Amino acid sequence: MISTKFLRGRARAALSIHEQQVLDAAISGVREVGPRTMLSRSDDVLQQSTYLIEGFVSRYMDDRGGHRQLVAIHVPGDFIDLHGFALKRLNHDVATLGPVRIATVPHPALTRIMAEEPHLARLLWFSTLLDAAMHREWIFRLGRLDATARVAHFFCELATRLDMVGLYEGGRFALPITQSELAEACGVTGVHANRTLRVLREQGMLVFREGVAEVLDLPALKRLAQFDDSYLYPNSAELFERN
Amino acid sequence: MISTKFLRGRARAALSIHEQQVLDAAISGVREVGPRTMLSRSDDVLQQSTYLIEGFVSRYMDDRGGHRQLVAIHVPGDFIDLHGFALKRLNHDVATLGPVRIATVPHPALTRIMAEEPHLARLLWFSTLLDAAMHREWIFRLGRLDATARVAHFFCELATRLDMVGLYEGGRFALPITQSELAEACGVTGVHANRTLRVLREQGMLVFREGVAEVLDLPALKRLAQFDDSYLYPNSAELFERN
DNA sequence: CGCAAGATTGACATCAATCAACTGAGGTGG
DNA sequence: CCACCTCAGTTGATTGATGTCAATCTTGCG
Repeated sequence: MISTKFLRGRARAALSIHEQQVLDAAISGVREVGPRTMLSRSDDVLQQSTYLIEGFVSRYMDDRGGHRQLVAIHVPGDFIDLHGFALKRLNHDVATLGPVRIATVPHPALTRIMAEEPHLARLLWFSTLLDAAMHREWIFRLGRLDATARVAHFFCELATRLDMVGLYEGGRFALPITQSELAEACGVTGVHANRTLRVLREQGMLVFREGVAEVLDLPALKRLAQFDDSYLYPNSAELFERN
Repeated sequence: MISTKFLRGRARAALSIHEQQVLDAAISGVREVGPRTMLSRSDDVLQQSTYLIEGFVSRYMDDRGGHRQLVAIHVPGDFIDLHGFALKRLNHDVATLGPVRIATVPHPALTRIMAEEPHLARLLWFSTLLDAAMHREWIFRLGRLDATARVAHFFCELATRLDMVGLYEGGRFALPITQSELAEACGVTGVHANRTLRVLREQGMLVFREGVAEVLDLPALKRLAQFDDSYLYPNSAELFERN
């Protein structure tokens, strides 16, 4: 079983044994990819989608001046570019952060699932809609929060998502990104991200050092970030009961 | 035929006559709703989705202080809350801008389409992924563009989308929003949106007055906004050929 | 040992928010 | 029929948050 983390903490229970097998059977191969490696480029034509087994992946867009904006960050259990199945071309780049292990799912296998497994298809659809819900939250974050709250919000989201897949333990989680990349996710400069982290550290909320985040006061962090995890749809399996 | 604008300018041609009929048959009713009316509220449990026949609808989130961030704006031909089919609860509010005409599609009808019309289901999925692609572009807009470019980008997007459904003519289109709402979409204050519109007007790019946008120099506007319409997937019917 | 990349800090510049005043159009009630 | 009110838009003055530029520090590694 490869895709054990898929929808874990969310709607995993809605997957029948058969559906889990179908999903795993759709995987044509598994491979390891090194850190800071591009997986696909804007406008590439995709023939397969990628499921993230282990590690972290970012999706981003560069502006004319070469400045980067992360538009999504992926954690184990995410289908990185399932949306590429219906869109075929994406308008952003995809690259690994740390080293990763990924599984490849050819698009024809997904077409078969659409035809033969409507309930599973709906769960796949759901998982792309989760991405969209996160996108909306990022819009809110960038549009309405100041720098400190943005960074706090970013870490709240990651802590919650990693907790769902069992990668948040003892108030800490690994996240192999630099302060500059954090800045690119939060729409601030690297310098300012640094100052912001200092504020969070001095207030006893969060320490982020060398790719490890240590959450010291999650309630305070959430309050500062106006963070409410419902957009991540924790424990939503009941939405997918068969009737 | 009610849903004639659905995917127009995009993948409309991929819809067979039969699928168009199925889609129309899924509609349980059509109604008119007045301006500034809430259609659904955050956390409501949805039993149906809404297709926008005529008029404009916004989706938004409010922060603790009551300040609003638009996360999407819908034009005729959009399925406003198709994502509500799989998500059931949305974490944002939905409200009309001007007066609208909408069609209601009960979720059981969509479940049937999932089971019986995989190709049509994939087109529905595609349309929710278009929304996600727009979300990503909004993230980019808010994270990397300054106020003037953000407003320019917003109008570029609307001009392109309205053109696809035949509502952009002679360089003008109607958009029943106030300057404050424009500001809420672009992550700036109302006062600053006003100054920004003045800049665009003085530079001969765009005039927005009384709910009508008049695009005077689209190439300049696009350049300023770093706008590339490929994320809106114009003329993509070939992605959905049956094989 | 010396270099490179990331992190940190200070000084200063700039963009946008805030506060406040005023205009004009439309609607309404006396 | 006009006085008044409200709402959207406009402008000016000032403040504040974040960007920019530049120097220094730390650490790991060849």
